Amino acid sequence: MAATVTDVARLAGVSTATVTRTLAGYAHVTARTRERVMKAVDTLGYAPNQNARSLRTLRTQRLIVTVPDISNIFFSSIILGAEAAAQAAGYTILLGDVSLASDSGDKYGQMLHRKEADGLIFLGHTLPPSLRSLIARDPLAPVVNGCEFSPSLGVSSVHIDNAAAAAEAMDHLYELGHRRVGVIMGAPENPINRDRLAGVRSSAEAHGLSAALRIRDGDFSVESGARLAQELLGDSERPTALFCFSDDLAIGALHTVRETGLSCPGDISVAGFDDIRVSAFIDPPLTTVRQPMRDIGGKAVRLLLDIIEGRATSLINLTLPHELVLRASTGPAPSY
Amino acid sequence: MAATVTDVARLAGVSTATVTRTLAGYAHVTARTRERVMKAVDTLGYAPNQNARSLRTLRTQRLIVTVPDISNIFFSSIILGAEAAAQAAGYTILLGDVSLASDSGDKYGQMLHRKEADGLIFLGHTLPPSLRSLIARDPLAPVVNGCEFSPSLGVSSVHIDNAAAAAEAMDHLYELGHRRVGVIMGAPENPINRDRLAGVRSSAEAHGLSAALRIRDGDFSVESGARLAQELLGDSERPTALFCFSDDLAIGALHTVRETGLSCPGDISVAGFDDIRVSAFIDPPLTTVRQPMRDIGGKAVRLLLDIIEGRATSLINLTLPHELVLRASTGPAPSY
DNA sequence: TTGTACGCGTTATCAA
DNA sequence: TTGATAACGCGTACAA
Repeated sequence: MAATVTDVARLAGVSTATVTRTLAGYAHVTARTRERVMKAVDTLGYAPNQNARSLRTLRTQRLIVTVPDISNIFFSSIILGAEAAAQAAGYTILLGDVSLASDSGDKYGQMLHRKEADGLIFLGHTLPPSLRSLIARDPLAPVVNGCEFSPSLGVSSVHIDNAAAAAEAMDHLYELGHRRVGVIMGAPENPINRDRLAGVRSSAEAHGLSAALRIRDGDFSVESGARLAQELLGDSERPTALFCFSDDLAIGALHTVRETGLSCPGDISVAGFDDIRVSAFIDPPLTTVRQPMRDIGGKAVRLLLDIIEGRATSLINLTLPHELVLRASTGPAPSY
Repeated sequence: MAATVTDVARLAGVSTATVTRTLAGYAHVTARTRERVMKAVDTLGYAPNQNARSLRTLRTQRLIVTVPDISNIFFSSIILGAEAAAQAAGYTILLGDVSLASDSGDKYGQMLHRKEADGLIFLGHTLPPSLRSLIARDPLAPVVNGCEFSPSLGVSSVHIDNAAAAAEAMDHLYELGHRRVGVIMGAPENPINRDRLAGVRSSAEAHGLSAALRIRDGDFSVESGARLAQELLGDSERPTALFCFSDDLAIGALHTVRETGLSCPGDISVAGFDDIRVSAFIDPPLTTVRQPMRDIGGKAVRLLLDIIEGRATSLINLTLPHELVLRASTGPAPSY
């Protein structure tokens, strides 16, 4: 059905080698032959079979990106950045959502072994199991992590300084006079949460307020934020500020604050994490830690391509800048 | 480096054909040989080269999904549904964001020609150009559309009844006593907007209020919603209700309502479209038209696989149910 | 500058 | 039930 090099060669009256050379561009071909070949390509609508090419060249021009939840805008923004960088370099992204029950554990690690892609980026902390040995064997294996930083993993990575960012947010709340601060985390087994929690604790300690911390964990969803805020606000010694480890959590928490008949920031201050697009537009506009999501995705791809295309000489752990964005959802602690 | 069938065959002391048969599963193989083969596979860590397989079988087990903006939660939710259905059927998704400047026009259509994937789903209205002729030639070409319905396109599709849904939302506003209604659309060249606008107009006409419609268009973003609401609320004859063609638009509009010193739903009612996850949690909770995003993605994949795997006999245009979800952002029109 | 011919790793056909 | 072998489409030595 579809035309092959042989068809093109026959129609142009040349050999298949000449066709390939013409299409490759860099080799020497007479203007006359080139023209004949291009014409044949045109009339036949020829497009090289990528599978045959990959089989031969050991290159696919594809990158796998695995993600805990594609419908989470934090991750989909990172993917947008990755997609842009990949497209610019002539690569395509194979998407993998790891949270789905049907993911048979190690599908995407296997795909790398099967040469379906030239490299893999995993967002979050779930390194595909079958890649462990690969990484152990080859420090410059084409695997990059986004969002987290686990030195022990032995892969290049792109992330912000989560501990420092969390500490900054807490400092801000303490400076506003808050003493009892509630912290709403994502899943505790997630290293990113541990990093942020470390930042929270160090700030609390620096202010001598460790004992006044109230910590809850769940997942990063709006629903979780609403529920955990309920627990915290039901306490007899209610916090006057909530620091949430995602903006979704914060939006859920704000909902609970209103439901409880309290006002933000009058009674309760709320701070988030990520600075997703709606955060500036909700009521009240959300104080939050901005992460450069698109940049994380773009840099991760760049790092991976450096490895794949042989430019990398060592592991790189890239820390991108974050920024505490002050908006109306945080204010002075209420005086009693 | 990586083991091949030949290696496995040699180690197991059988032919390559037997290895393939063993791994395929359905063919007849002695328990004894099977065991030997599996052991060899294990010790060598053998995984079939997918490129060689695709070259031979003309199957890639990959599906391309193109999307106007992956960081838009409406689309990423659809993709989540698509990913789930694809994984369940043993397929992987190749993601393509079409909005990026670097997308050289027809990359993803070409990929289908190059046999990089078995089929393509395009969300939105941008059918990859090079696929037009394919579709014209073969009515059952492996191409499916999500979200839109353009009968003239000649492809199977999954979508809601956008006109009916929009009409329902307008009916709701009119029943609350609103007369001057502002409509905030996405991009007017987008057919989905035209469908919804048709629904809006038919409802207005049915209520004899066509002349009182105020219509603005932009894109589907929060920022656009805020800006267009400003225009509408600045009018001397201000609308008492706003119907936005996405929840993001509505969130932007709500922001402007507050900024203007008006209250929702006291002074202005606001309705959205999509029912994204945060819509129930913002202030006030948003009245909106719920779309079954995950289902749209899942069904689109199912439709595509029916074509690819030869079960489809004709084009199918699937209309999924929508639902008008009433929340606190809409209320009776203010009385003067 | 162009052509010939081989091999990439797999699956499928045919014969044993 | 198993084995030998051809073919998928391409890129690239090597020869001309």
